[in-house]
Amino acid sequence: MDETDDGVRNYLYGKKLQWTAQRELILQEVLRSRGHFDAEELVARLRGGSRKVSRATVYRTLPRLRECGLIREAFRRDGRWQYERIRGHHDHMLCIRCGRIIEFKEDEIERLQDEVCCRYGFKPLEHRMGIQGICRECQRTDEGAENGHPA
Amino acid sequence: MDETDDGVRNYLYGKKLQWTAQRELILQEVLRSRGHFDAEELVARLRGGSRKVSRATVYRTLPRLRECGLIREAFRRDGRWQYERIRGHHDHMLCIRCGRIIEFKEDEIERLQDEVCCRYGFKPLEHRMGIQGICRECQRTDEGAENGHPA
DNA sequence: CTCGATGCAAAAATTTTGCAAATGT
DNA sequence: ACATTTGCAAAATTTTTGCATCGAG
Repeated sequence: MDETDDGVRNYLYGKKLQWTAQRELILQEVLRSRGHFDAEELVARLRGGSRKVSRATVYRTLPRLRECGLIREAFRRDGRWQYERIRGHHDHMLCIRCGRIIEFKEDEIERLQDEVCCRYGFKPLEHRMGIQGICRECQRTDEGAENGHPA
Repeated sequence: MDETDDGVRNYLYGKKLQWTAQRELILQEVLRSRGHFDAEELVARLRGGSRKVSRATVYRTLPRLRECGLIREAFRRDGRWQYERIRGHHDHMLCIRCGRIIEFKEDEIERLQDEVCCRYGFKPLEHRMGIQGICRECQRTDEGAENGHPA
């Protein structure tokens, strides 16, 4: 389909793993995702289609997509990992009142992270930073508890 | 016992919650912890004593200790939260080979985080940053997979 | 007294796994 | 052909909950 598709195929090929219809379906569904998604969500979405993919296969495939650098575990919500495609890296703020997620990126922070790693001789592969707090809107209303999960 | 103890008592008092023998035992065990610990570990440690504390109580108490700012969820390992006492805040590097944990603190990063929050009108309460990668030792041996979990 | 806390076991919820059958290369 | 993958259901794990009883204030 696109170069991402090839990236996954190449990864699997390199590891002598197979390219199956299920993996293709999961991949397509992942590529179709706009923001964050979790395993259970994928299972549900893949239920609709003509061919179906079992829960076990989804759970077995996500780590593979992660290994090949297509997705990452972004943060944890309600006991499950929220995944997201790796495009531009960014970090998250999570509002504990309304559940809103704000994405941000601060180049200087990224740079400093690398610097610290270097100082410890640590080779960074992935990092995750999440700030929990209260978003602007919930501070205003101070009644944010009733809100749903605004985009 | 010490001012931490009082901190927890005051918090509970303010919320009209009770100070029980079990909470005291859990608190003592938490204060006795050097580094990271998880719920199951506490349950095990509290088994030994004369009075025992049920698993449910431990699971119900940890969030309370968190609310009052005594501990925080540091990172997730093997499907459970690793807690730690909040003293000086710091972040973590996790070696995916040997499991080693390196703690670090970069004031400039902390400052930038606050700055970003400010920019979004976000009121930060807690944050967590974890860098996964390969530690110096595992890079050297390149055989780190067999290692246990060095302190 | 009264309401919160505890303990137990059962329940939830998520993720993993064993195994036979199916499929990719 | 042969090793990998799938699906299913069962299992393993971690965490939560219902409910009767207990205990703090």
